[in-house]
Amino acid sequence: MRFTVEDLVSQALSQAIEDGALPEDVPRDPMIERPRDPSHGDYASTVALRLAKAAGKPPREIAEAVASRIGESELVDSVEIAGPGFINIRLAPVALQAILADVRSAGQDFGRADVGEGRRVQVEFVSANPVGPMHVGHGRWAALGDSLARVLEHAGYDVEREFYINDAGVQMDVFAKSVAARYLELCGRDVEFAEEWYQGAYVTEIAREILEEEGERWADADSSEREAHFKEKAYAQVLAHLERVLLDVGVGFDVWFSEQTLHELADDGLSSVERSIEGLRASGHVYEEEGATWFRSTDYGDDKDRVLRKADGDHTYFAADVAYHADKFDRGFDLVVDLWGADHHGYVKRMEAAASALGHEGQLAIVIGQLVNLFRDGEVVRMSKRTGEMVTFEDLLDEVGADAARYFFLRRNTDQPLDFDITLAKERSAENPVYYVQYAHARISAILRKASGADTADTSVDIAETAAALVRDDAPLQLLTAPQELALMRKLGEASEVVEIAARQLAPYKLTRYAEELAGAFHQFYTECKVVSDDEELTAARLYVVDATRVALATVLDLCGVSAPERM
RNA sequence: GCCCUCGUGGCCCAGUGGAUAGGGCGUCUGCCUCCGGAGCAGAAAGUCACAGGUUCGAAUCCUGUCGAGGGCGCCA
Repeated sequence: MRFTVEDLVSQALSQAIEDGALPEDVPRDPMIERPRDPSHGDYASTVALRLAKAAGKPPREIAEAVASRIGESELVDSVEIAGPGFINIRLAPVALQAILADVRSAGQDFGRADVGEGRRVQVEFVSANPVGPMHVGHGRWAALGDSLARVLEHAGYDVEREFYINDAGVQMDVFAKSVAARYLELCGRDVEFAEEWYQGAYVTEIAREILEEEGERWADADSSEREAHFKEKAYAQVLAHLERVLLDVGVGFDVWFSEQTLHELADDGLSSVERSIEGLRASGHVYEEEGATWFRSTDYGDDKDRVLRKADGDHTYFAADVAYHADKFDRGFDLVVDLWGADHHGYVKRMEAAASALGHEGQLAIVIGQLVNLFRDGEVVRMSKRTGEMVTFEDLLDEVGADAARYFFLRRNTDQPLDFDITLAKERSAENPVYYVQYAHARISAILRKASGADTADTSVDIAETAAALVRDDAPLQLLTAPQELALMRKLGEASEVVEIAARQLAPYKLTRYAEELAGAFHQFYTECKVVSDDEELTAARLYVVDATRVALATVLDLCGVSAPERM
């Protein structure tokens, strides 16, 4: 619909130039936008305001020149000039009714956009250290990353989800020592548990499982052998745990990428990390100083240069990250999206610098997510990793459920720290937006069940089948002219624009806002327009719009990773 | 000290350089003989932190000040 309007205005603009009403050298962009105030129409062009200077004429005169040349279209109801020179365009009811047919025939494809044009994009997120349970912050990245991936898919990208496993650092050795110490304790040995080791109760749980599986035979083994073995066992357990929790909330990864593999030597005797350093060196941005190897990231606007290889010969974490990103680009992605916690934001510049030096400027997008603060009954829930006192993502899921957790995490702009009120998320009331949206879907399902004459208590009734049998393709949509009906149709027509914006801005939270607006438009319609009535034709038409709304809500909720319940 | 992000009704937040700055919560007033009231309608409530600047037009862009959070290792 937007394209139609853009075409109409573009043609009028060209015509105006051809007729000599406007100079030849002005830009021909129709400048179409959605007015904030619905009373200003469905679309507005600001072309007259923007061309005023270049054309050397007052905006209203230009608006008149363009508006008067906008061709007749059955889809357009009115074209008006308003304010300082806006051209407001209102769609005809026919155009809105056409949206309904599109929604129903699109089904799961409702709202699809094509900004991606099939380009390959990788979204890397969560990437928690495999040394313990996920905290609630990881839950936010999980909800955000997965929905972002869904939106990008819906916007025409070819998407891959990846989890980067930080399994090469010293934290893995500390973790192994921690498990080993707990194991020895369980075997009745006297051990001193260092303060910097992992304190959480889950460490003991892992040790207990090893003890149950393998007995006490590791108690007297050589400590380095024991730790090496425990490292592998504990690592595998934690990873399996992470994967299971994530799958429980509908987040699945295509690739689990191990940092360790970047340090393994290939046939040429070089690791990926070393090869990527040489790659950077070839680009002319690497130098040696004070025994260390440096990346001159200041060439790309970083505050200072960064060490890749320390004087002791070890590589920095950053060097591994460079190798990792080089590997991503080698895999042929057109765009690489990283979701990082706010505590990593200091690394953004150097990483972007590295991507540029590797020849992939503009192909790396780093989304920084602010942290999550947990509240319960208005009080901050304090957490300490040192003492192991914390509410994990899994605890939160157990308490509030996957739908509420995902929706709450998604709802805020990532720039904003998120205050997550556990009490509120559990509440089944109007204060809780996820229920507001889901309720609309459940209400529609109830209407369809009733209209079909099905046994409303029969939970085996599939709502899509019910709708397919009930809704007439030849429903007289021209009967849908009530303000609430037109408003609902307008809202349905915005979907692909919302998907497009969410994809372009890497901002899936836009979907939750749209979902709430759509649900609101439906509730208003429901209040004013009785669907099932004695008027057979009007009932048919309203069932049509109701079912289109059902399809739309289900699709948008799916993009959010939230279920669309038929009953609540 | 330097860097990043953010300051929008009492509270929580939207707001692609455009029109009279929107929504939710809370407060107040209404609406169930009627398809699900987990809903709807209405009212009160704003110097968009402050000061300059750019622009035909600024909550939005630039500079400075104040305030909040985060980050500033040859750690991972």
